[in-house]
Amino acid sequence: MAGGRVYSSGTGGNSGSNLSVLFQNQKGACASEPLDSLFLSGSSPSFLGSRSMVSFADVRGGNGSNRPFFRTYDHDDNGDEDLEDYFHQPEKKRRLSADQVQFLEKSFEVENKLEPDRKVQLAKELGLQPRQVAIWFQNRRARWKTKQMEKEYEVLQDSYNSLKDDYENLLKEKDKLKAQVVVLQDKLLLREKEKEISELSDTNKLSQEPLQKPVAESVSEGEVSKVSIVACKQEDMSSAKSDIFDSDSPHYTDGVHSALLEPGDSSNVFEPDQSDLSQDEEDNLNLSKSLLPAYIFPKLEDVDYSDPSENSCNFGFPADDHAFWSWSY
DNA sequence: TTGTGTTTTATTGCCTCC
DNA sequence: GGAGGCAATAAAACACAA
Repeated sequence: MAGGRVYSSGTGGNSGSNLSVLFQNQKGACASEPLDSLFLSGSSPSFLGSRSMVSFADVRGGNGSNRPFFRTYDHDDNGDEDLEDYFHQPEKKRRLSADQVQFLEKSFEVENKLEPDRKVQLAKELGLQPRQVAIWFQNRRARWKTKQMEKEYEVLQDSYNSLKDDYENLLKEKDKLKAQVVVLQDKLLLREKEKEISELSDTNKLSQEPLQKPVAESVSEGEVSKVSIVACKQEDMSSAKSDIFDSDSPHYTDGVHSALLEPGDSSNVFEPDQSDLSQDEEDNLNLSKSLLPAYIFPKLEDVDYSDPSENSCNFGFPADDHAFWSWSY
């Protein structure tokens, strides 16, 4: 006999006959199904007798440091032949019967920790060794913990996905707002230059003095074209073109200006093309205008362009003042 | 039947608590 | 120092497709 241990029929001593009623063959039964019948007071089922046997196979003392010191035997596995084999083979792992597992599951649901008294009691009722019960609880706790972690992982995963979606939406929103900022900044710049120019124009008109220094001192070279163009925009564009640019002038053929003055493209340059703005952008623009100081977004009607004798494209300069224009370009 | 993946039972070693 | 818990792991039992 393996390990010199004596197989015992268990400690409970109850006949298993009642178990055939309480526990029909439940192999494969769902462990979570109600098992109230297992806990009927005063009739604690014993898993001894006809269904289970316990083997004590450990010669070396059952302190857990060696091979298992007991085995269960389930008659489901076939009658006497198997029993005979079982007694003669070295100890093999035997799975607990479905009944035993269900009983343990129910007990686990009540309390997943095992006090010594309870362990002994369960072992008695199931015909198992206390250590076997303890091991089952230990493994069961491990499985439970794994399941908990899986659940928590799912929750975290959902949370992460939700946050990720929010983040991506915010990024899109941010890009959209950035684009709007760029558009608004461009408009703002144009407005500022426009205002500067009109102020200078007024000043020059009042002083009637020849311009010693071009306006350009306060306007960078790259901006001049814009500035002049913006100013021109306030007038009729066709007249602006004819007034400012002599078709014979070399400046007129400047590619940039030619392009800028293309009738079809003029709207892109001189004025924000409202048709290019989404409704949101238009709303934003209007909002910005209402929030920003008046000097940044002067209302067109507030700016006096009414002097018909004044060609704003000239800024009060003689149209043939090539000194200015040659500087400009 | 067999190979393979999964589940269950059990061991081992380490740690904590009393 | 012993008891008990846990993580890691071994190994048997089981499920299942080919």
